[in-house]
Formats: sequence, C-alpha cells, structure tokens
Amino acid sequence: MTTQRPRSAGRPTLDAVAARAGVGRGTVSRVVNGSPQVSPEAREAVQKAIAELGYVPNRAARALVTQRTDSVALVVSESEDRFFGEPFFAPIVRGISSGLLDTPLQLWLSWAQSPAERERVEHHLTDQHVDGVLLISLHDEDPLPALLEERGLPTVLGGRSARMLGPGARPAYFVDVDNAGGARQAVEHLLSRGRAMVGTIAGPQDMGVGVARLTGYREAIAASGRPVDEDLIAYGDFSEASGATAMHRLLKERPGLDAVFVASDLMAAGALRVLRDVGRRVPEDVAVVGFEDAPVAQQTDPPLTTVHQDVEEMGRQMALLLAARIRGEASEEPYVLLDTYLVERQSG
Amino acid sequence: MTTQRPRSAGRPTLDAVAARAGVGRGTVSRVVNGSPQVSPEAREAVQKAIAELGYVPNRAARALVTQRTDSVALVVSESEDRFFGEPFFAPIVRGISSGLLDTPLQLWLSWAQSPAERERVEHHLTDQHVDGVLLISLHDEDPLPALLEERGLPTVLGGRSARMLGPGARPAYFVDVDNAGGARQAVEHLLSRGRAMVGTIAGPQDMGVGVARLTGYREAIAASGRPVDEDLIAYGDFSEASGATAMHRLLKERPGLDAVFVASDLMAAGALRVLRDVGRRVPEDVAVVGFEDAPVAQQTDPPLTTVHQDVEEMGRQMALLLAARIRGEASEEPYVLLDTYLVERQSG
DNA sequence: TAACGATTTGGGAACGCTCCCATGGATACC
DNA sequence: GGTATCCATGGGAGCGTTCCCAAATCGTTA
Repeated sequence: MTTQRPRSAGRPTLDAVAARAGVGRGTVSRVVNGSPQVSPEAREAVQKAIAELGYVPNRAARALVTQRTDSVALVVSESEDRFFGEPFFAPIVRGISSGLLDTPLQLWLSWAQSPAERERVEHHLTDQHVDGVLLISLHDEDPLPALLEERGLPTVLGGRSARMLGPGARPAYFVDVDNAGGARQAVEHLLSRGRAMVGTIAGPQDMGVGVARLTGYREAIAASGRPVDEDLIAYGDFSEASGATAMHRLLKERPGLDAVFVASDLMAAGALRVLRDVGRRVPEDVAVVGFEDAPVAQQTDPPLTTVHQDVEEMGRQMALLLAARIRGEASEEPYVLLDTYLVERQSG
Repeated sequence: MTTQRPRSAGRPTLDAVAARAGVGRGTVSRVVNGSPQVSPEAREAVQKAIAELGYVPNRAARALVTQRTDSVALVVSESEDRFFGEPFFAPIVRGISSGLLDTPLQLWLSWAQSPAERERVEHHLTDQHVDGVLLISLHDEDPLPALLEERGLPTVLGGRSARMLGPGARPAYFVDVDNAGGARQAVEHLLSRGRAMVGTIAGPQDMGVGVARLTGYREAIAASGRPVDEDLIAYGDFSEASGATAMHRLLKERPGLDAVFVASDLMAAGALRVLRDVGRRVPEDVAVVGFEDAPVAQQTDPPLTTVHQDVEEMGRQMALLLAARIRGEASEEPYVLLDTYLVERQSG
C-alpha cells in the first residue's frame, strides 16, 4: 500500500486526458493549443475527456518549456492613496486593459512602495513570473527599469523620468505625452492673446513631466524674443495647495504679471483660488492655463483653459508596445509620443 | 556545429551555479532556500557564484515541483471607474497589502469585468498561476467563488453576497462587516433619542450589504415593538443621486417621518441635500444616520452621524485568512465578522 | 498492385527545479 | 582502535508540459 503525495487537489494531467480519450499526449496538446493537425474524431474525443475530467493545463509546466506565462505586470511606484487619489491612474489602467484585449496577455497590477514590497516585486518580476512589465509613475532615481532590462525582461515605461529627457539619455521603450510641446502651445496661446508678462508654476524638477513642461515654457518665451525671467517661475509639487503657495509667491515677486501657465490642473485650481482671494479677475487681469484636462478643469471657477493629454490612449499605446516586444516584433521607434491640444475654456 | 535554442536571454540555471561553485545541485538549492544543512564554505562559494552569474531561480520550474507560486490574486468584479471612484477600494487594498506583509505572498490585482476579461482571469486563476484568490465587490449571481472552490483553489471573499446571508447558505471563507448589527445600532440610536417615525433608505437588494443593512433596520424596529411600515422603506443604489430620489419618495409617502437610517454615506449626502432643499432642518426636524464613515461623512452639512466600518481591517483579515488557508492551517471559524460602532456627529 | 506523398499520431527528450536517498567523512563514544 | 552517529553532499527521479521526429495511416497516382 503506497501513500500518494496528494497532487494538488488531484488535478487531472494531460496524461490523464490522453488515457481517457485513448490518444497520445501529443494529440491532447495539439487540441488544447488549437493546432489544425488533428482529425475531427480525435479532437472530439479529447474535448470530451477534457470536459469530463475538468482538465486545465498547468501553467507552470507550460511556462517551463515555452518560456512564456502570458501575463504582464503593471507596477506602480506609488502609495495606494495617491494611486486612488490622482486622476491619472484610472484612465491609464483603462487604456492598458483595452490595449491588451486582443492579446493573450493577462494584466496583473502591483504596488512597489515600501522597500519590502519592492524587493518582493522585483523577485517576482525577474523570475519569469511575467513576460513583460509596464512601469508607471516612475520616480527619478528608480533603478527598476535598468534592472529589468538587464535581466532581459521587456519593459515599457509610462512617462519618462527626468534623466531620460536630455541628450545622451539611456534608451528605453516608453510612451509619453509631448509635455514640452503642450507647454509651448499653452504659452504661445497666452502670448498670442497679447499677454505681456507670462509666468509659470512648474512641477517638481525631479520628475520628467515637471522638467519637460518647464522646458516648453522656456522655449516658447525664448522663441518670442523675450528673456526668460527666473522670478516668473515658481515651483509646486502638483498638489492644489502647492499651486496656491506658488501663486502667492509669483504675485509677490512680479505683481505686474498678466498670465500664468500652470503645469497641472490641480495646481491651477489652487492658483485660481488665490487669484480670486486677492481680487484679481480671471481672465481679465490674469489669464490661467493648466495642463492635463483632468475632470477638475471643468469644475473650477472659471472653467480652466488647459492642455489636453489623452491618458487612456497612453495606456493603450503602452500595452501595444509591450505586446509587440513580447511577440518579438521590432519596431523602428522604441517609443510613442502623444500629441496634446489646447482646450479653451474661460480662464485664459 | 549545433545550434542552441537561445534559452531565455541566456539566463543562468541552478546547474550553472553549481558548476561554477564546484558543488552539486542539491547544495545550491539548499543555499537558495535557506536550509541550515550547508557548510559555511559551500554556502559562501554558492553565494559568490550566484552573484557573479546573476542567478534568479526560475519560478515556473519551482512551482512545477512545489505546487506553489507564492502569489495571490485580488480580483475585482467592478469597472475601473467604480474601482477608482468608490471610497471602499483604497483602504481595502491597503489592508490586504499590510496583511500580506510578513508572508512570502505577492499580491496581484486584476479586473474581471467584460466577459472576455472574465474568461481570461478565470483561466489564469485555475491553472495554478496563483496560490489563492481574494474576491471583492462580488455581485450576487457570480459563479466565480463556486468555480474556484471546486478547482481546489483557496478563496476568501470580502463581503458576503445576498444568498450567503440566509440560513442554508453555501459555506465559504469570508470577511465581512456586521452590517445587520451596525444597522441595528443606528436605528436603536435614533429610537433611543425619541424619534417616532424612523424610515430607511436601503441599498440594492441583490447585494449582501444591501440586504443585511435592511435586515438590521427591520430587526431594530421590530424589537421596539412597532410594526415595520413598508412605506418607510425606500431603495437606492448607493449613489448620491439615488439617495436624493429615495428621500423625495419617503417624504411624499410619510411626511411625518422624523428620522432616516441611510444604508450608505453617499446616499445620506443626497438625502441631506434634499432635506435642506425642502426646508427640513437636520437634525431638529429629521435626524439622519448613515453607514460607512467614508470621508464624505465629515464634509456634509451638517456632518453625518454614521456607522463606522473598518475597511482596512477587513482587508487585513482577508489576507490573514487566505495566508492561513494556503499554509494549510485550519481555523475553527471560516470567517471573520468585524464589529462596527456609531460615530456621532451632528446629523442625528 | 505498388509506390508515393500528405496527414495524423505516439512518445522520447527536455525545460529547471525540489525532494529524497545513498554515500562518505568527521566526530563521538566505549 | 573499532564501531556507531551525525551531518554535509551529490545526483537520480519526477513535476506536467511542449517540441520534434519517426512511425503509421490514408488517399492518390502510375
């Protein structure tokens, strides 16, 4: 009397199916994988056996030989609270899901915040648990992208980190919004409306978006033939409160300013609040243009003129790019840059 | 000259490490898995070889023999928009993460909304890709829990579906808030303050929470010796707008009512808005008590008295329960029921 | 009728790991 | 000094698939 190790809940194997259907392993495998090289009778017998036994292929065994798992990870380097709070994440997840829809790839999302979590995630990414990785909300000095590429794991970044922007940047697959171009558009719009002293509330300079949008501002000002006045630049961290603080600073340094380009809608909302508090009319006295076209842009008073970015499309493109890399299709361009356009509302 | 199949990016195997360290496979495996049965010299040689080669164990190979993947799935049967919009999900994810912190288990989140997504998720759950599953936001007729248990996959539900509430309910592992008890508390509170005609705005009756909170209301009214007046019961779908509509209906049917227990804070916010619009003072004319203690409860006018539920704790308990099941530890109680308490603010 | 090509089929080998058992050397005990 | 005990060690077997090649079967043609 031998004691059997209880194979996981006695799950039927491919061998069991083959035995029951009276065929060989190869034939069962062919049926399961949809190969056309199977006679109708054999196919039917196998399908019957599969149904009767409730057979489901073991992914570990399959992955061991195919080197594929048919799943990809979306890793968010952000706290749960910011993840749920910021308007950026819902549409990007939606876009990624839709981009993956007609691939065999299953999306798994995970957070990598605390050092313990990060280490665990890293392990699960590098040990062939997934076929590819999407990274969003990267902070500047994050070593994860380099590590993953080194391990040969296809990776696509959503948005560039600051050091990917300059010349000589390490190459990487990414999808990003044309932040500099959008910012330029916004500032050119203000200038074309006759605004004479255009300031900006920039984002944090250790993040790619922050740097790029400020660059666009500088470029547009320079292109108009004016010198860039550093006192017309204030910095925030994308939050409403920081936008308010920065607006105060700007008004103090340059009371004569008549327009502001703000690097995020949330900061713009803060700026609008301050302008109202100090009695400046928008857009008559000071015009305000934001960036993002987040839902909040429609609820400010007055509604915010802002640069629209298509976050959902960004997610979709990330998914497509990753799926192509996993399939081994080389694309000439390793990145996608999405256009932006100005949405004119009442603030400027 | 033989052509080698390009093993996944030439990743080093355990054999390669063994060869380099000059030891056998068994020894490498022991080092990797932290077995104490290894001499210091051997351990050091192996660790050196691992570092030099950049070896990472192949999870598929390991899973094939151990039948474990050290990862669990959190499956959300909800659209991305509701997931990001409802205040319930952020704290439950936070709780689950924290509960998993001192286990080896990696959390992967996925959505199962469209039929295509559902099928893909089902496959990835049943084919041994994960060791266990957490399900939240289950709709009533969802076949997923039954399917998973049938396949022998440890599953823990967050919240019960309606048909798990009555007697004769199919047994399952779950963590839930004592919804009926909380509702009873709320209604008893209103009655104890001398309210004479207490109505309720109930949630959808195809969801466990909806049913349970209404049951609590009925029990509390019955316990006070009054008959339950069906015209004092209106139904909503947990949204702000539906709360407003239901409040209108209640006022029309029973103009004399002087208190309402509302099954969610969001609906309560809608009810408060209507009461203000029609000129009823809260709490003087009509007392209002909500359920959830969501952030919105502190921002209503007046601030909402409500039943507090600890969603983060719920997540943590789900994680602990699942981890115990995966370890094979049998718990006497297959479920956890969390207490609630009343938070008295100004509305009732 | 024989020979040939096309199609279907079975099963060995391999994927990279863990488990387990037999081996050997060192240590302890009488 | 001989034997029993202990522990580190190497490596075979096996996990459940896919891949591939050789064999079997079928239909077609000369």
